[in-house]
Amino acid sequence: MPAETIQFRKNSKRSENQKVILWAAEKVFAEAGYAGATTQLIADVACLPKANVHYYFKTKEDIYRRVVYNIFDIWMEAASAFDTELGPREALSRYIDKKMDLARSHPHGSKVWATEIMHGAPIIQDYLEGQLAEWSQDRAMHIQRWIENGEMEPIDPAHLLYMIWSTTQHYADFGHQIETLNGGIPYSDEQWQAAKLSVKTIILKGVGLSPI
Amino acid sequence: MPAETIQFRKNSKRSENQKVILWAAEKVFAEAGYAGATTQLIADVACLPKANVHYYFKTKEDIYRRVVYNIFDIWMEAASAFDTELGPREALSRYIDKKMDLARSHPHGSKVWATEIMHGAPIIQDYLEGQLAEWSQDRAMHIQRWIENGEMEPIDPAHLLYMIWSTTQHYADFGHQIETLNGGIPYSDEQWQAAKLSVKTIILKGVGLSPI
DNA sequence: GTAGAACCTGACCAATCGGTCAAGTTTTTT
DNA sequence: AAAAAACTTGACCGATTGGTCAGGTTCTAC
Repeated sequence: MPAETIQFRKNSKRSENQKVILWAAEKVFAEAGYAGATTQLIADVACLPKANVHYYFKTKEDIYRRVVYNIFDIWMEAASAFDTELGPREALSRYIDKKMDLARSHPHGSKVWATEIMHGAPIIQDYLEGQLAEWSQDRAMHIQRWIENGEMEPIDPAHLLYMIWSTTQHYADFGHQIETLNGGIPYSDEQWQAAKLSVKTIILKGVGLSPI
Repeated sequence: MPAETIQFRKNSKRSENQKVILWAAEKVFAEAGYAGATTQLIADVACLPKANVHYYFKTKEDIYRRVVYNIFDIWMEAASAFDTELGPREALSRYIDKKMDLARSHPHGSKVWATEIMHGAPIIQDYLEGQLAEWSQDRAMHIQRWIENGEMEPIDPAHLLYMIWSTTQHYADFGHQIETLNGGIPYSDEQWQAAKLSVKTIILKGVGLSPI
């Protein structure tokens, strides 16, 4: 058997178990909060003995760190969809689309992020002050330029970004409330499409751009 | 000494201690989550021995219930600011104002609410299905009427309400992130005014109403 | 085949938590 | 004044939790 295959198998076992644990942990942290999430419950959801979870991750905090870093990375990658080269309409439209897609595909991660921030960002503070602040300042600068060029209404770019973040993430973080007000039925594909369109329409129109 | 004064004193002691405990609990629940909030910490913040906290409230869950009911009541009372008699511009404008004011004055309550919903509304589910659903349907009906009368752009009323909720509550729930992106400095009165104006401007314009 | 590395896990432990209680003190009532 | 009701609190307890560990099994390398 070639060495690469062996190497692959070895890594596969390790990384696959870690992946399952992190997936389970994201779900448990989202539904129970950091303190409410027990390593036993994470193990149960991952279908592993608790001791095995601690074989791959030294502490509960280590697992939490990985989960938070993971969702931050996903969001920062999505943030690149805000491509200022495309002009305001396309840049904002695509960014909102991407964020809405993430709200649907990663609702647990979104909730973990929300609690992390609400608890004062004990883990992710450095990244807020670094990467996120830089990204925000860069995009705010471009929005300001669009405004000066008369391509958009004059609004404070920061509040536009907050509105995009809050509105899109709301569909994940408050998904339970939305489902309840939807008669207890989860959104269908069509309803998600309608939600995306509604959000884009109101925000784009709100800053003086023609909706899609 | 008149009986009324005595009665007043008796009640005052009881209700004053309860008030301090609930105030402390709201803060601790917001910052640590339900499981992370210890009765000892609530007691410390309230400057009372732990046993005294349990003298006024049987269980931690009882305290939590009271805190959640309290913020729900405050929000439902604010919801009456959405007065459909006033027409779309004034009704939406006043409601957004009121919600922004609450985000500033009750940031802890807003966070407790957010986690309650994210954890599946174990306490408040009945109220979501009852009072909140009724209120939402009533306001959605009026918005629909405004649209049919040509007073507003045709948008799904539910998504408009979600946008108002998410955007306003974001300034409480993600206040830490906003403060970080503001250079670590809490919003001044002027910045809060500017935030209110930005939110109102984008949303009102977004649904085809002339901003304030 | 066999040595060693990696993986697995039941049993266990110290620490912490929600909640109790008995023994007080203070306040109200008569 | 003295009984009764309300309030206060240090000490305590059973239950749960994050984390450990020894003794095992399985996999890899040569």
